[in-house]
Amino acid sequence: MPTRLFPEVIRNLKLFQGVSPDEIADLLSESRVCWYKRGDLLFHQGDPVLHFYIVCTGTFETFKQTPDGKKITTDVVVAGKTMCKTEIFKSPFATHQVSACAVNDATVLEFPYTWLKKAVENHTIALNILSAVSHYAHMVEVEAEHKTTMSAPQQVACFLHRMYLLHDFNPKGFTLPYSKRLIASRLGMEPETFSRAISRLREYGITINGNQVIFNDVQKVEQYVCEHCSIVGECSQAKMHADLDPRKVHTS
Amino acid sequence: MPTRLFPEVIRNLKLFQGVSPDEIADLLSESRVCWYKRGDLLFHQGDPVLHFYIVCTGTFETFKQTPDGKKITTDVVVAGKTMCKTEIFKSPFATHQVSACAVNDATVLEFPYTWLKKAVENHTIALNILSAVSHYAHMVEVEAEHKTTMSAPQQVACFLHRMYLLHDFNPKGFTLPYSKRLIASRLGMEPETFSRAISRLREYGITINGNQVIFNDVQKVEQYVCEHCSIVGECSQAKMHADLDPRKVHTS
DNA sequence: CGACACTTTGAAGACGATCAACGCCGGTGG
DNA sequence: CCACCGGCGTTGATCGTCTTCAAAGTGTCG
Repeated sequence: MPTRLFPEVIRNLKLFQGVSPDEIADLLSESRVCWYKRGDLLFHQGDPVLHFYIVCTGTFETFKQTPDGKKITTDVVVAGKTMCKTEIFKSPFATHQVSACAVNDATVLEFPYTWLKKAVENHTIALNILSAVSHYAHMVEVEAEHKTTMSAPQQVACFLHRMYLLHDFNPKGFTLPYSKRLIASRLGMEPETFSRAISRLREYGITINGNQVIFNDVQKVEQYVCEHCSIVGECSQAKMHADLDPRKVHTS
Repeated sequence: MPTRLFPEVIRNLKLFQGVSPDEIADLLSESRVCWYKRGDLLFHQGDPVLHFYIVCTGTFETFKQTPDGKKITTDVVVAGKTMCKTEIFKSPFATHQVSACAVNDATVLEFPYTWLKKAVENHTIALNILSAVSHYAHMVEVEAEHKTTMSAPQQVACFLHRMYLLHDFNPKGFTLPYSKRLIASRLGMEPETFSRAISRLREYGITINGNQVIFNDVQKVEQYVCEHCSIVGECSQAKMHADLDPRKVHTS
């Protein structure tokens, strides 16, 4: 019975917000909890999509390999986040477009793809899933935008700032939760570029020594980041843009 | 009564697939149809998000302006597609992150944001919306990936190929449905880069003269494009990747 | 201890952005 | 009817940034 194992984790999952304990228990009845060790593959690129996953503890990396053998990290999934939310809706005919690999030892809640139809019958769950997927879509949109508008140092600063908000880190000093290589890959840049980027971040009040990150001046960082960033609900000053005059733009 | 105006368009909307005419009529009762002329703004960046939109005829461009006054096209929305699907779930507290401008004269089905809660109570609609949002998220994911892995000519070829599939164009010659400038902006590149890219596409069996596009050899184009592309359901040979061996990848 | 991956730095190269100039077309107004 | 204007599209030259290749130091794990 999964609820025994992670009662507090599961209760706090965004997906189950506003849902009564009885309903949660019912929704969990079809699920199972699985353990994975660092380096284990949750699924392969090319496998049929059979499950919907919620990461309870640990971290996963989803990646894709290009025909020429290169690896592209598409996402880093931390505890509380879901996987396959964009692929599961094509089941049972879809195949995984990415592979998922445990970065740390991890535990995962797994639901069969058939569970979804049932879950959607609960309107609160339906809205929660929709909210999660749309939030994810929006994040991907913004990051795609960043790739075309921001320099490497700016992207790194933006990523560190979001990491700081997401994990509620202490700005006066926190440890990177995973390797620089993974972050670089996640941001779509080479490790060398990432390395050079962080050495240029001192000008913006960010010091990085090994895995230790210090925001010397959080406000300065936020100013720098938010001028170019607008992930609502993740970027605290996004609302600053609300009163920009949109009429300045040249429409085509 | 909107159903009078576009019965065939509405019946064919993916959002309403599998839903009975009575239910559709009920869902449409809260909606209204609006007309827009070329250049009209549907909403402004910064406005509160109050509606969910389905484009019935015509085309819209969603774009964002950066603090330094540049314009970024985030999406081109053709008939049958929806708008605000990633923003509406934060209503009524969210503001539009983009502006929407009619590229052609257009008609739009508009739903108040409160409609969503009601619509989700219909499980088929809930799954259809989820499917639409997740499909959109996947497309954004893939395009973000392309930005880091493909050259400008490759991206253009991929875009033209998807356009050809989406609009069911004749490969032996079709007309670009909107300006090159808009396509370039949509792909996150400068008009100059786009122009240089299309002149290099002859090597891959694509000829472009003015607004006329010819795929001299569709198979060659698909080979070229699909080696780097995997938008399931839009790229016909995506399944080719299903039997790639994922174990070749170096996991971190 | 040795192998291996990670990280950093340097130097060279490729690619796209930028600036500038020009031809083209559609619309406006005289 | 024509002159003018503005936006579009193309081409050339230059510049900045990221990637690539190479090398060396560091740390970890077996």
